[in-house]
Amino acid sequence: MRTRYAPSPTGPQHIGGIRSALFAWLYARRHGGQFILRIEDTDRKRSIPGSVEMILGAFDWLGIDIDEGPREGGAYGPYVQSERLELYQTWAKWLVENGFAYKCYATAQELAEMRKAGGGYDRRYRDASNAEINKLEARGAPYVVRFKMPLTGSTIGADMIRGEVEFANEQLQDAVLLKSDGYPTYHLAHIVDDHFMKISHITRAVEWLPSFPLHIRIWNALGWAKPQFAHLPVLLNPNGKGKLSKRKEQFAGADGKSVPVLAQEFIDAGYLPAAVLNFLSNIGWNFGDDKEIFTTAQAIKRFDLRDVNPANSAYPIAKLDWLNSQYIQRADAAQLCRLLKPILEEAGYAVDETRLARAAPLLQVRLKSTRDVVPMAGFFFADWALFEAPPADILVQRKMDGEGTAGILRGSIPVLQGLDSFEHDTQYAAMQDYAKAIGYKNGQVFGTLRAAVSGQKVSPPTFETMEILGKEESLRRIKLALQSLAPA
RNA sequence: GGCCCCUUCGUCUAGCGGCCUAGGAUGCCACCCUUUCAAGGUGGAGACACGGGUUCGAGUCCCGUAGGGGCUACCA
Repeated sequence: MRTRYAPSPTGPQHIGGIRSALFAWLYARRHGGQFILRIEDTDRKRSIPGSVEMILGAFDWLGIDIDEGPREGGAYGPYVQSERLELYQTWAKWLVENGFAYKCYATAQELAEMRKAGGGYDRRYRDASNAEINKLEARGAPYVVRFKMPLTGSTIGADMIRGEVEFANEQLQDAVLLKSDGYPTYHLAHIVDDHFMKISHITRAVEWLPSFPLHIRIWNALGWAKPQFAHLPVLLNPNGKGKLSKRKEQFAGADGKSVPVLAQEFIDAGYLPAAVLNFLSNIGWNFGDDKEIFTTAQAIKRFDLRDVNPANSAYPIAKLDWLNSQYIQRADAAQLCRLLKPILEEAGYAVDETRLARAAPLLQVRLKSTRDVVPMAGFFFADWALFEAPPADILVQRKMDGEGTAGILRGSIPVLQGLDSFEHDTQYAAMQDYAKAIGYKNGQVFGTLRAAVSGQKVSPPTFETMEILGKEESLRRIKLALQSLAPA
C-alpha cells in the first residue's frame, strides 16, 4: 500500500490538509505501506517560497513520518512536480498522438467570450482540420493540450467511502492537460505521478469528486491500472457554513475564542501534538468502543478508509480544549516541565527548574493549554523582589471589607510565623484552626491569603503556593498587602 | 443555472432491517466534593430534516422535497 499527500506550496500548512494527510498516513501505516509527500507546484503564480519547509515542519511536529518526499528522497523521485516536466510533456504528447487529446489554440480572449456566452469551452479545436492546425503551427501560435472527453454516455467511479458515483460525460468539458507554458495541470500531473510513484490509494478532498470521471477517462486512455480512490469529507467552519480551508489564519469563533487553522497556530496556542492528532482522527472517523482518547499507535491498528464518514463536518474546535487538558493531565510531569519552560521564558520569566518542578503538579489539572501557565503561575518565576501587593479589589474577598481583610492578614502572620514546618498540610491545619478561632470561613481566610501572596484572584491552591514561595517570602508578601491596605 | 456529494442531540459521532423506550463524547445546566480556578463524581435537558414507498418490521433500503457543501479556470 502506498498513499500520498500532495499539497501545493501555497503557504503555511492548513489543518484541513493535515487531516487529509493524516488519514492517508494512518492507512499506509495500518497496512505497513509507504506514505509519500509530493509537492504539486505546477501553478507558478501561486507557489510561495518556503512553503515546503512549513509543511515539513508541521508534519515533524505532529510526528507524521514521511517515507518518500523532497527531503527524504526515494526511488520514485523527484517528488516535486516542477522537476518532472518532461514526463508530463511526454505523456501529453502521447495522448495527442494516440487521439485521446488535442491541441487547442483558443486565446484567452476567445475563452473569456465563450464563458460569457455560457457553456464554457466549445471544443472548437477538437475536430480542427489538418490544414488549419498546420497553419497555426507554422505561425508558432501558443496552444494547450486538451483531453477529448466522450460526448455521450457516462462514467462510473468507485469511491471507497461512498461507493459508485455516476456522471454523464456530456457534463464534462475538454479539460486542459498541458498549459501553454508547458506546465501540466493537476489533472495530468497527478495521474502521471501517481502511476509512476506506484500510489495504490489516492486520497483527496471531496472537491475533487466532480473531476473524478475526467481522471478515470485519462487513466483509461493511458492504459494504466487505476489505484483505489477515497474522496475525503472536508472540515467546515465551526458553524457549519462553508469550507474551513477558505480561512487563511485563525479567527474568532462564536464564543469569541480564537479558532486556529494553521499548524503553527496550534503550536503557538499550546496544544500538544498528540492531542491534535487524537482530535483530528475523531472527525469523520472514530475509534470505536465509545473510546474518545487513544494513541496514534492504537488508531493505526483500527483505521480503515472504508469507515470514514462521507459527510463533511463542522470543525469541533471546543473539543480540542478538552482533549488537550486530558493530555496535559496524563503527561509525565518532567515532560510537562520541558514544555512549560520555553513558554514561561518567552513571556519574560527566568525559569528556575526546581521551582517549576514543584509547581508542575499543581498546574497539571488546571491547564487547558500549556499557554495557560503564564497567567496561572507566571508569578512564581517573576523577580520576587519586585513583587507588589495587589489592589484592594483583588485583596478583599467577596462579602468582606478592608478592615476584616487586614485583620485576617495581621492575625495570620504569627500563626504562620510559629510553624516549624511550612509544608502545605501543616499550614492548612494551622490556618483552619485560625479561621475557626476568628469566626471566618476557610474560604475567606484562604482566599485573602491567596490574593496577598499570589497577587491574583485565581491561582494554584494557597498553601501549596506559599510552600513554594517559602515562609519568608510568603510572610513578606502578607505584610506588603497589609501595608497597602492600611498605609501607616 | 447545470452537475455531484452529504443529512442522527448545538457540535463530533455510534448505529451497516428487528439488540433503539437511539448509545458515547463535548458543550450547557444542576447537585456533590471543595481554599479560588480547575479536576473528579452524580444527574438532567438535548437528535433519527420532511413526505412517500419497500417490508411482518426502517434511523437503517428506494424515490421525491427541503436544507447544507462542493465543482463548473491554461488553480490545485
